[in-house]
Amino acid sequence: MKKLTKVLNTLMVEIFNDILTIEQTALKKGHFSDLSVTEMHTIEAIGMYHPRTMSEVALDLKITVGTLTTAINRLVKKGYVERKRVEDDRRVVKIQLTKKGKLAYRIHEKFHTDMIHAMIEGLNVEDEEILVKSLSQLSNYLKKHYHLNE
Amino acid sequence: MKKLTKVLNTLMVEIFNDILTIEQTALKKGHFSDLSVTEMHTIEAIGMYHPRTMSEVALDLKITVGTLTTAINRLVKKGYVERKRVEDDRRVVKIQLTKKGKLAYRIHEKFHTDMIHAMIEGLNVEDEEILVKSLSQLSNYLKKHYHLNE
DNA sequence: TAGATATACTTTGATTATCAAAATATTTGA
DNA sequence: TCAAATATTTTGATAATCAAAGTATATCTA
Repeated sequence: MKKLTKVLNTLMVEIFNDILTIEQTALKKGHFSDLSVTEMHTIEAIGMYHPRTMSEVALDLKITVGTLTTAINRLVKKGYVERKRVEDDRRVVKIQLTKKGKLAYRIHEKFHTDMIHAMIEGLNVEDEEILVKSLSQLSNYLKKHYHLNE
Repeated sequence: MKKLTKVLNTLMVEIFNDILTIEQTALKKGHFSDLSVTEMHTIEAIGMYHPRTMSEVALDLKITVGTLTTAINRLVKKGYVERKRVEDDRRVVKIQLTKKGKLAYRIHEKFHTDMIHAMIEGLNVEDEEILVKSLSQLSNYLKKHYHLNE
């Protein structure tokens, strides 16, 4: 393997694993020690502003609605999420974050922005463009080669 | 949130999720449809060349040895891994990849190098350096701020 | 407009991944 | 020699996941 490829691969794998580990331990130690990474991502997918249906959120998370049902059961019990039936169409359930859920969302958001700030610290504008370009190329490659467009 | 931060954050999250999804579906569709992502990572951690102990591999994967035992049971049953007792110290079990395991390892390795090649396609040497620099900064930040050094 | 079909969600039953703690086998040290 | 330490496996529990079956409601068609 070419040296640069090896360096970049190692970096990407490390970053990947570190982020997973950090999300776990940061949650365990922090204010929301009763949330798993999966639960945090569910909260992220529900989002801050509009109530969303079970189907929408399950699609975003790429899990079945059945799986989401059990996840939401737990998040409701823990006080992060609220469920309500839609009166216009009583088959539909909308879920939204409680105050506590929104707080968790914001803290997780900050975790993300802190990371990005660290990544771009000391880069000038041209450097930033190159970073965006290379990551875009990777993202496009992944979507093209693996037909990930929804 | 600053625009650049938002763009980079979105890119990173997308790449993160896409890679997870791709690993899953690529495995399912490919030659090794009986391997989960977790199992593939276990194969990766065992490595191509030297037999390794249960404790070593569990440490690398950041899982308990008990969890690894059940994972290895399945991989042995499926023919990817071999176990052997060490004669000098009969408490120790060394695990190594079978021929089939090594083939899986190489295919997964190629998946990684293909991705990296896509990421750096069209970049010149200075661009590459900036990419390495920014990813290194991110990696260092993660390790420093979260005490991840083993 | 009644009955069939479709839709949105929940429940059920099964599997995988995980941990902590107990159990087993072996080695080392006093 | 036997107590303590080490390496692994087993056990019992929980979370995350899916497919398929079940429930409630809405829509379409004859």
